[in-house]
Amino acid sequence: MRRPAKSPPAGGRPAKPRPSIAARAPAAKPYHHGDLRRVLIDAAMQLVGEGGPEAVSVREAARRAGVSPGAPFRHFPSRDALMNAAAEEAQRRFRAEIEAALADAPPGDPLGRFRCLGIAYLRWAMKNPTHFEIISSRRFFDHDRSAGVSSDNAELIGLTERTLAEAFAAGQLGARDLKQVQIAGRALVYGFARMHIDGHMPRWGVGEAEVERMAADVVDLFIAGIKRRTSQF
Amino acid sequence: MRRPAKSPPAGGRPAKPRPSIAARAPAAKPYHHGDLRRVLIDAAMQLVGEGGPEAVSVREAARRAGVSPGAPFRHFPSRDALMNAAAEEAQRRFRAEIEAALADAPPGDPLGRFRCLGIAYLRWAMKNPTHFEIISSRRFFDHDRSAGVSSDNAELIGLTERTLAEAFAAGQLGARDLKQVQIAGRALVYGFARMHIDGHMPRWGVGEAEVERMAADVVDLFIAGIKRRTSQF
DNA sequence: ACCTGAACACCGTTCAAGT
DNA sequence: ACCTGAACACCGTTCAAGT
Repeated sequence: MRRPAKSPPAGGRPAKPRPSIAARAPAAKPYHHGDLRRVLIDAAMQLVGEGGPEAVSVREAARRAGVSPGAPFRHFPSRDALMNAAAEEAQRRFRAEIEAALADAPPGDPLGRFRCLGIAYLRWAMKNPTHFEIISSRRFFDHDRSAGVSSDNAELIGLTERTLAEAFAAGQLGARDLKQVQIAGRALVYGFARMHIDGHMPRWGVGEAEVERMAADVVDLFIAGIKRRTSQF
Repeated sequence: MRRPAKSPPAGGRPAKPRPSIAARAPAAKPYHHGDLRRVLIDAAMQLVGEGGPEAVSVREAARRAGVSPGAPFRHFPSRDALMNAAAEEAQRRFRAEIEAALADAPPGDPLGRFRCLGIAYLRWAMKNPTHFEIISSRRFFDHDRSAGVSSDNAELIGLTERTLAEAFAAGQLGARDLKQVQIAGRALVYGFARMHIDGHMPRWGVGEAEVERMAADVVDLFIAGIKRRTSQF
């Protein structure tokens, strides 16, 4: 970390026990430390979870893996590359959860499934704020250079696109421009998630206990706004 | 900066000319370098503009001000405090622009003014992405500890609140829960602005040329969604 | 093939000493 | 009262040398 204010002046950590190498090593690769690549990614994810993306340092990840400061560079050409790998992992988990949520959704009601997508998105983002942050904010890695992140992400974009198109085809939408609706919907959930992560909610009078319900309400408000109205009262 | 990849290995900058001290100094304070506090804030704002919030370093700001690395700490207790001062400056400018935009808005149409607020918000955020980022994302400074930022911000929150309440009183709204509408509206513009800043727009098929129009369309879609409907076709 | 450990150029921050 | 300049503990990254 660059700001030592957070950690007390006493820099000396407890003696790092060498990871027991011989014990259960399912992979076939020959190595010294276990699958260091994997261990470094896990350490990075942990650091992200503890202090956000910018709390990730290659040296600290190396320390936690029990290797020297230079060792990670045998597996990742730069800090950004390590970040990228962590982001891919987070994106994979995100996608898995969204798709699982959609599997439970009513099959006959595309707009209802669209709603589920929004709710699942918000739920994951708010439960995993720091992981959400690495996959959202470029700056921590180059989204467009990472094939893994891009493909998982494109998959989710396609999913919402198709769901919305089905809702339109089923005559559930009042709005005409699907692209606008899609971007507005995404802006809404992304903005809500980020407001939560960025600590805006208190100043909008939304307490921690309320936030999940508010998330659902806001999605419902949006859905109501794009729905085709059948009557006026 | 922590990642030297961006700057070539040759670290030596050109000789920093001492700022001409004697020349026009309108302030009354006695000093050595001009109003160093002010100069440091300007340097920080410039750095934010060039490379985003995390490109701000106290040492670089000191360098640009022509002072030694320790000098800034006479004016700011920490990097975060300098960041805070830059954020206050950005927030002030933001508020000024929003209020100016509102002054030009139609006085008799509260919902129209609400729309103007959204448009002005997005316009400023997209024209000043990095400045928008420092005032948005805590992590770079503690929003709730800065009286200046908070008051400017609370002012803007109050403004939208009143505008929305007027729209409701004028019977322009279909939605009932004003708090929900307000938060949804904020999430929408915040999310759109951040999608732009965070580089999401290309993967949603929105090109740089389209983005301003899309911003307006998305706001209009939202407004249409919360508006009271008078007829059904 | 993978890891160590020293090195380099950067940080933020502190503090005695200078003006 | 304000600034300098050296110092300290951190970074990311490189690279010879070890196993």
